[in-house]
Amino acid sequence: MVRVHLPDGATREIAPASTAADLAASISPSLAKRMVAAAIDGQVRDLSTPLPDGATVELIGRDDPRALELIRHDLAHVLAEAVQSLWPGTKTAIGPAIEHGFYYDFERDTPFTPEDLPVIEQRMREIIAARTPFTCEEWSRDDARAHFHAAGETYKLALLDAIPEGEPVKIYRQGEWLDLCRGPHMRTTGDAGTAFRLTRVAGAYWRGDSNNPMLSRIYGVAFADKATLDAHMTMMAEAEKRDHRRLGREMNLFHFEEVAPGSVFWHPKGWRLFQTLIGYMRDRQEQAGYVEVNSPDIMDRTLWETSGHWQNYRANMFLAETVDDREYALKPMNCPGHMLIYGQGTKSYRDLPLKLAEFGKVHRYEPSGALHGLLRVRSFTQDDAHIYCTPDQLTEECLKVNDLVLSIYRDFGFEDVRIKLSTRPENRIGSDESWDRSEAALREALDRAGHPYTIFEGEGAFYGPKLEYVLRDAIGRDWQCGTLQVDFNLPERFGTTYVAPSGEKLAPVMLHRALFGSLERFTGILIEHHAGHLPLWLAPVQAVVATVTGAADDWAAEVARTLKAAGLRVETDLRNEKIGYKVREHALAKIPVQIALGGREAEERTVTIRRRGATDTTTLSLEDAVQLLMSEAMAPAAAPNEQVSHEGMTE
RNA sequence: GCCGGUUUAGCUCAGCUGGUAGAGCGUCUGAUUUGUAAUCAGGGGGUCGGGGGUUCGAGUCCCUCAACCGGCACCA
Repeated sequence: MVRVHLPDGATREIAPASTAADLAASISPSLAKRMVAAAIDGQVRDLSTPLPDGATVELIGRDDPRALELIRHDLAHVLAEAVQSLWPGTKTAIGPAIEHGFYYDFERDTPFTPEDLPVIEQRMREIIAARTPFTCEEWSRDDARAHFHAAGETYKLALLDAIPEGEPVKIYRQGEWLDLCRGPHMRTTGDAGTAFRLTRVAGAYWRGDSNNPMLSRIYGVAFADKATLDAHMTMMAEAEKRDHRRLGREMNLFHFEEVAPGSVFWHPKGWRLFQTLIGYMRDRQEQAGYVEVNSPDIMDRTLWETSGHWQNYRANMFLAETVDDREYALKPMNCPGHMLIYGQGTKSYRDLPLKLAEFGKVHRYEPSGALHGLLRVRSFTQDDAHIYCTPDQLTEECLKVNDLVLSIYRDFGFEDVRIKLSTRPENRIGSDESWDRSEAALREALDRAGHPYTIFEGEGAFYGPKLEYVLRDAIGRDWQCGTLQVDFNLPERFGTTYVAPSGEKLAPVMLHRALFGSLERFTGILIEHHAGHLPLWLAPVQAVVATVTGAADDWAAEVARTLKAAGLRVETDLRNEKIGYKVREHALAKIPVQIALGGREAEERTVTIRRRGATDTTTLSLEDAVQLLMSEAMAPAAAPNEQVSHEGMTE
């Protein structure tokens, strides 16, 4: 007999070679009916898996969260069978479960179109209704190779060859159809259920490499039950409503033109928001000891050769040639310009850390397919800064930047920030030793801050490793906002030095950092985060003063004048329209505060306030209203513990 | 950049198998002076994304370029 442990601590004896399904049946037939997989020593496996002696076994029902991945993976197989039965000769590549659903990659002469999806979905539902059992078979490599060769499944052959020697070659079969697959799967195609939808067709490179052929990918979403699926579809529809591209047009914030793909035309209201963000950041940086500078947009090729951009980044640069045959480039980064500013005059160790900030607009020729509203553009404004410090100060400065960026995100309501640490890439400049030091400094700062992070090997910038601060958009896409990069290379390339206490000239270490990252992107994320309902301190128009009748026009003018004098962003609406009409319009425009003025208010010198989202109103004196709104409209205060540090003395 | 899709009025969209364009909202004009999510009436507005082709005739079919959308790749 074999002994297995159940999650409740009980131990059961079963016959040798018994499977998880046998175990379930031995407990109760009704339980056996409901179970779709088993966690054996924590690993999710098929019910048909024989149980080893001493294993801990937990049976998994279809509504267990761990079954969701199985549902999605099963559906990927069902999708592939459906496609191959509809279009014999279609080749299959890979088909995993992913967040919210699944996909399968195919190669086919005529690509899929959106019209194919309902047809495929219908066939999938037939396969599911048939409740065909999934069975797992172990094949020899030769048999598998022969089979997939005969079937013309070239991608499966490649996948087969990628399985390490010594590992079993597993085949999952559902009726006539079979697939090379690691598993696990549930009992039958019927377990996959019907709470799924095919959502889109897309191109995808084989093995994710753009040198490889492009396959046709079909995506689906899937959940354990229809209610969850419906909830997901509703959420996607809601997310679409808060898409910043749509809100930007509706709220008259910005637009794009064909003549400048990837570059923003900011409208008055959008630009006001943009400038509010810059003003906020300027204050925060000043408190943190930064000094603001400005460097040229167009600089000669030789500068970019010195910095290494010409050799490493030219494909992404806008180039400019003049009538006298000089080659210039629009700056894709501010750092080389800041190197030249640093280089003016001799710097002492007493000057360090020196923090040069610039709200510089950079231009990068991004691939056309990458452009995406404000979130991925070809010209954007960075809240950029370069911190020059001694090697001793490095970790401390990284830590300060980390604290500052997280504090700033908190002011905007972003509490859940993910941090990525990207290490040295293939294409890079500088010695391995300086890369070692840079990567170590970032790691140490993060460890000291105690913030979790994920390491991305080989994804650093060509001149140094980087931290990326990632925020998520309305429909779950991740966007890098802030960044912190350590750089030993640029100071060396530019021959930049400071005078050490010993009198020796040494190379400073340099940090590149941007906290919003791109003002454009951050604005887009903010719009989505708030669904356009920007908090009072950010709203381009904070209040609209609307009259009920023409008799209140004079009072409205006085109220507006008073609010503006108090620094509030106010518009007036004296139009000959009903108040209900005005209220509706300004509510749709997402104005935070509406102030309605009729004969009564004019008489009593009061204002009636209606808040965004509310249906009730409050009447109070103008003086009280000014006090109230002013206090609410203030930018979040900087944390008091972030003081100007010692180097403030040198100014 | 790659695969697929889309592009008709300011916005959202309709226009069957080719026979020289429509709706709602907005805009404008007039009337209405109005109390918290749409007052009524009338009038303008489009070289159907650009270019080329097929045809007696193209918004509609074909080619091409561009932008946009969804993915993939890229993202210093």
